[in-house]
Amino acid sequence: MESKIIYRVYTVLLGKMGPQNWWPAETAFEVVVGALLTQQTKWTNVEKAINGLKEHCMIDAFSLAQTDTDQIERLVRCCGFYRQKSLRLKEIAIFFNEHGTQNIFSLTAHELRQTLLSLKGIGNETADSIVLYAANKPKFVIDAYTTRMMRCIGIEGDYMQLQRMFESALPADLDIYKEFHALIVEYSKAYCIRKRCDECILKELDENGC
DNA sequence: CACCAGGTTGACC
DNA sequence: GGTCAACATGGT
Repeated sequence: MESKIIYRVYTVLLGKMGPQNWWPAETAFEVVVGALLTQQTKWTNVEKAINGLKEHCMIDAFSLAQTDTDQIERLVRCCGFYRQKSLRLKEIAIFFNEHGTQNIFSLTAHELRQTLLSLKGIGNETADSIVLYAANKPKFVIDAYTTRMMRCIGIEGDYMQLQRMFESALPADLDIYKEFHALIVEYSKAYCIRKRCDECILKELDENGC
């Protein structure tokens, strides 16, 4: 059963890296913005964009919803795909503004996920990141690092299959979901050179007697 | 200079 | 129902 291995990976990574305390943000909507901007982009670029948005007081749904897209473009340019992202960011802001950020975040995890998925620019990973880190509801986030690391230890599947495996393997605990996803990302960035996990995570597991 | 980054979408088999 | 180019800047 893969459950035992998955939980083992969590304890090993936590032991090695310590708590990561994700997601850095002052408000829930800032997590939404960050989740969209970080797609296929390094977080350092996202930080610059978010700082710029903050300086222009555009980090809340109400303000962002009424900002011209070409002004948003200038601020999110450093994140790449800036024409798409500025357009999508504004549409998302309009949606949050119309329906009320509080109302949206008080939906159940499943309802929120489905609602987010109906918006352009929000797919599985971005939706789950928002559910977990902005709405604080337990939904496990799968990303490219997770898929890669699991493949390296013989656990394969598409997004929804992997998510089910993780959610079955772990207690439905907010902090564990948050930490584990963060640990996989940070560990992969630090040790898995050029998309290769087989020489890192397997070694960690081996050294820990797994 | 080639390659990659905390993906998503729409077009085309 | 799966595959794949397009989207674009910034860092190694």
